[in-house]
Amino acid sequence: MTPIDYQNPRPIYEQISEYYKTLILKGILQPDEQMPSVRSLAVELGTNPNTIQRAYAELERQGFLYAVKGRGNFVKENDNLMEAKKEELVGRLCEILKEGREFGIKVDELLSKAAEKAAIDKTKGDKA
Amino acid sequence: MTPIDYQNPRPIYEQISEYYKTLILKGILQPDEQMPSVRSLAVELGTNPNTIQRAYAELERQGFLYAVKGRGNFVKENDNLMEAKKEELVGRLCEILKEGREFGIKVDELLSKAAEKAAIDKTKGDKA
Amino acid sequence: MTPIDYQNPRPIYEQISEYYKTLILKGILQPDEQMPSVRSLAVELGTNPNTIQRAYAELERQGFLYAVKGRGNFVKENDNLMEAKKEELVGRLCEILKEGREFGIKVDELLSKAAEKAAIDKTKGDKA
Amino acid sequence: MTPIDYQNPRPIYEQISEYYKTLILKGILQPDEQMPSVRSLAVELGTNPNTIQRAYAELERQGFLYAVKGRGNFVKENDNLMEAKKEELVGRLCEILKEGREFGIKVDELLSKAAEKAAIDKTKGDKA
DNA sequence: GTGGTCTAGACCACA
DNA sequence: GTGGTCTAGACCACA
Repeated sequence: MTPIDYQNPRPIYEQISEYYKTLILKGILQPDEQMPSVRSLAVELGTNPNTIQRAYAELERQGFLYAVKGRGNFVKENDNLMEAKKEELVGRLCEILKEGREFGIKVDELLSKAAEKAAIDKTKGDKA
Repeated sequence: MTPIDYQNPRPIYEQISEYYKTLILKGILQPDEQMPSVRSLAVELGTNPNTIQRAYAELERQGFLYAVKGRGNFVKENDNLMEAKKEELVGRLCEILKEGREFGIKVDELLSKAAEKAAIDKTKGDKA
Repeated sequence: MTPIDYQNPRPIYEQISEYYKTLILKGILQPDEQMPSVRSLAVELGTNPNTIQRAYAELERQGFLYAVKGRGNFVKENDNLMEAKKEELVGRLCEILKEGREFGIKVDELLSKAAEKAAIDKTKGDKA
Repeated sequence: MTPIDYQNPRPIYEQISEYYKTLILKGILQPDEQMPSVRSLAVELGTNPNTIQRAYAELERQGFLYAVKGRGNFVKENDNLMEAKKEELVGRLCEILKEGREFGIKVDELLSKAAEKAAIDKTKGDKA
């Protein structure tokens, strides 16, 4: 239930911001919905409030939240977040394709293998 | 000539190990060929010997090198490293596709966009 | 109808005082006209009375209101407020021009670009 | 000599980042020049290292610095920072012009008064 | 020595 | 109660 994995080398604040970013992108958290308060979330996740603060600041900087002093943090309405997500993913795919090309591996080969594997993974329900 | 980019946020030891990994996978460094000594490479790259040590340790851990006490480090024979590289890349591609699926983005859409972007990047010579 | 924008990072009390300042400067609220009572305005705007209190205190401090104990808050007579507003704006413009000069940016360049941009913004209706 | 004014309501970290941003934009700090270390600057300015950390993080986010773990923070080369500065200033000028328009003050009037006042200020050497 | 993360705890502005 | 800033101090990765 908690988004924090202490084994994970990624900073805690980043794990938290990543987690909420996903909830917002998936529409589980709706625009203008209030986020848990910094302090309450700190208690719930067993971290220091500063860490939550930093996670929220990150989300605000990235346009997912807005903060109102004395009232709390709220989910920002943002229609084109999904488009941005797609672009991000495509960019990351291309990075990998480029890396393959450096080893003389054809883009098509990687893509077709990936498509194949993705199809198999999907039917398996890929829980990982 | 030097594989180190100080502007790059990745640790220097990682940039170095990555660089030699590539040389080995591409066959530029042949099996059983001797690697430069830790000290000489440190001088050549202008780094701390500790950093080279760590890069070599990383390569050894990943099966690209073997160390002989008192003699030096050598390239490991490795027929199926390229196959392993392909699999690694395909695995990483699938991770991204899976992430997209969680946001309701179709695998095909991502793949076709990536193929398109990769083609464009290629003609640009993508130096990045 | 409400002057409060909860998405705006500026404090609510400031948004309110700013709003009434504008009404007074534009002459929509006349000298000696009575302001809404703290409590009624709090109800109308859905805020805490403390917040209205603070907004009125701010306006009083700036010479836009005067308070009469037991009777309420009233608009102050102010012939030269508009002149003061102009001077304030000119002063703020000069601050920016000066800042530009520190970076070696010519005053004329900034002014002409600003005039240009302002003209464009105006035709757009600049709702922001 | 110290960029920190404790009377100033702006956060300390922001005053510091603003100060160094100016030095970089003015070319006083050259590309790839090393910044003072977090700890040494903290001692020099009499603040907590965390506060310097935050100032540097801000500068990094805005593209003025890059950090290399274990080595330090360095000034980023960036040709178009000055263009960005100009745009920022023009944007701020327009904000003020727009505010004036809300009170029925003509853009031209403000601009000509500002130009005039700026010229006078300049001859005075405006130390403020 | 260098930067980066985190905690505990204080203090402030705002509602 | 809400968020924002700051300090003191610990611990980690990297060079």
